[in-house]
Amino acid sequence: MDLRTHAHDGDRLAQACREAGLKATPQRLAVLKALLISHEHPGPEAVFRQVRGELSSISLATVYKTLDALEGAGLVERVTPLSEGRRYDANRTPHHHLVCTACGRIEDHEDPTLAPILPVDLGGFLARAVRVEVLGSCAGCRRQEQ
Amino acid sequence: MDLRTHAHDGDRLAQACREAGLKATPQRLAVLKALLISHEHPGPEAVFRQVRGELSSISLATVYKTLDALEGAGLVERVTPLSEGRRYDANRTPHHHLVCTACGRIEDHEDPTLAPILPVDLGGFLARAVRVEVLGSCAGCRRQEQ
DNA sequence: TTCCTAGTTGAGAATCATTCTCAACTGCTG
DNA sequence: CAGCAGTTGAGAATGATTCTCAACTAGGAA
Repeated sequence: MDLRTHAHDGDRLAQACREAGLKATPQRLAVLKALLISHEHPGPEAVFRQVRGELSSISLATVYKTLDALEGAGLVERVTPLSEGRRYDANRTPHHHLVCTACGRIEDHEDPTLAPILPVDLGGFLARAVRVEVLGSCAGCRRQEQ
Repeated sequence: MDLRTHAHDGDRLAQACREAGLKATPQRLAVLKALLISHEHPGPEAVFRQVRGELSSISLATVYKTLDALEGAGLVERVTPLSEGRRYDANRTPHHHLVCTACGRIEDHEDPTLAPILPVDLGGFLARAVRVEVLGSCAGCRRQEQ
């Protein structure tokens, strides 16, 4: 079910929550609806301001918890990457990163076939650089998983 | 000059700093050397611990300032993306993001030709998902720049 | 329908990373 | 080798995120 292709009536959203094992509280429905309506990729603060319109008593902490819950349920996705905090790299050659979602290790991955010709115009947007993050399991973690 | 292909002697690193318009202080050389030696994509805290070995008096604030300076000079790169803070997205169809480095706006960009066949084995690393961020200027900001 | 319980909420405190402030210090240009 | 602009260190300040816990409520069971 792609929630975005339907009217955002409460029943449908509530059903999506329940199927994901979450109680369908008004706070959750409001946060989910705000994210479905917006095309701005809002952050927690922006969601909070938006949702306050219809649920003036909601707290910012609830928005954080709700976003975590919806993300955990796969109803919503973070735009920013999984790896926590800043990480630096002195390798200035073009390369991509393999991020292990189990242990957090970041490996460099050089693959010239992925390197596009830049800058390039993508329908009005002038692309200057491409950042690729490959999420998965590193060799060490795969061994442990077995 | 690719710093990584040479011995990390102080003179060479100092020269790189000066060419970038930065004074070659022992703190900067130590931070730069730590990043060049490490393959762990360390964060500020990890760099701090490493550098303390040879410069026990260095402060964490200096590490932050130094990382910013080195990044600004292009000697070092952040692994994590430019967009600040968390941003969420309820668009669950596979798509990439166009991040405008001028205004911070994030546009969705659907391009099925970029979607690789996943999961795939990349030399031991099991890739499950790919996250692509295209950095550049959005149409609005390009108009303003002219 | 009503009851019960596990899950959820709200408010404020707590935490943690990052930035700021400013006086003291030091590369480096002349 | 003198002077200054840039840099450092320590601690305070900021700001985002998480924690804590008592009160509340959705939704399954009776």
